[in-house]
Amino acid sequence: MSQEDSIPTLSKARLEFIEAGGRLCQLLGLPRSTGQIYGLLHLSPKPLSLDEISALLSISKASASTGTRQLMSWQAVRQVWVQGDRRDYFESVEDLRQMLRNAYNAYFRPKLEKSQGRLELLIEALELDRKSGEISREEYAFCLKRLQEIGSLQTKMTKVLPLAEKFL
Amino acid sequence: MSQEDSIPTLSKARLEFIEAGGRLCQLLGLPRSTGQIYGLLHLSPKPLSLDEISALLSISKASASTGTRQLMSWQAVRQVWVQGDRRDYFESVEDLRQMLRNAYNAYFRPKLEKSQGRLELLIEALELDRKSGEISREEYAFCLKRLQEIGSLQTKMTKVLPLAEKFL
DNA sequence: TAGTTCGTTCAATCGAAATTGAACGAATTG
DNA sequence: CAATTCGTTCAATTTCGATTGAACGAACTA
Repeated sequence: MSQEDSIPTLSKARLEFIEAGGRLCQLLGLPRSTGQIYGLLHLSPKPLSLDEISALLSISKASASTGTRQLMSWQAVRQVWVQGDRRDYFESVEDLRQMLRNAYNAYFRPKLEKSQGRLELLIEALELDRKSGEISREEYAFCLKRLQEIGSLQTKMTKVLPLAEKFL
Repeated sequence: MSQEDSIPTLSKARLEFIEAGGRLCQLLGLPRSTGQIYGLLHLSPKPLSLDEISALLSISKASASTGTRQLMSWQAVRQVWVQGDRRDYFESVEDLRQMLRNAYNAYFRPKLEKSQGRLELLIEALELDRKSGEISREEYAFCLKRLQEIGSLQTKMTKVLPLAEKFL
């Protein structure tokens, strides 16, 4: 083999879009490579295999594997089977709005709900602190108010966000 | 001085709240210590100085300084001057909703707008790719459609989000 | 069945960002 | 003016998580 690793060609626009996907994911505290994969797939007219992804993005197949699995869990990407080829092929889902909805349901909503639970435990702990005399009556009232404010904000969020989705 | 560093006492509820703040910030890709500072201040009936913050959280004063400055930039925290004391004291702002609004205006909105600009440049790049023959007519149409979908989603977001804020 | 070709997993590596200690300038005090 | 007491900055370190190479099991193939 004369040519070691010929960097596969990718048009200017695609390259920029891939980079944008990477930046977006980083901004959200997610692996850059995951965003790059999504960027690549979203502007790809045909599904791509793990090997193609790792070659086109110059990332390891391990990263491609974990990245695609991540994206699948958000239903941002789906698997496509190609006749007579036992490789997995991936393509991005077309409906971004649905994807946002999924991300919310699978990711944010659980966090919000768990957070609600924690808040209640927190208030119980606060009552214990009060009874044990660790904090004064005034401190207790102060903290309780602040915690309840947070609670009310959270519950409103769980109501408003799903509604906002509808208007996208 | 016999006692080296007596760990200042902090009630159970406060400790948990501090931890929750730290976790939230980490979740958002922000420094944990910043969230801890906010958690501490938000359940503190009286303003705290940098030294108190660093002592109560067992973090360096440098971290306390940068953390509070960060929080000030989001207007999540404000400085309070105490008579006859030249130290800076900090307290959390009470209105969480306003804080969310500020975060959106100072943080997300600029990103969204910049993103819009980039998208237009991207579409121009795509046209260039088309003219240079790097991509076929079909590919061009496919990519253009996908990019336009993203654009329309973005513009809708910039309209819906500020509206959603009102209902919180 | 031995040999490929897949995708996944896992320990090791690497890089970026958080954290820190020390040095510094400014303001204050004696 | 010398000595403190602030807050900030910056280089060095630490920490955390993304990325990778290698090993592996499963599914196919000759």
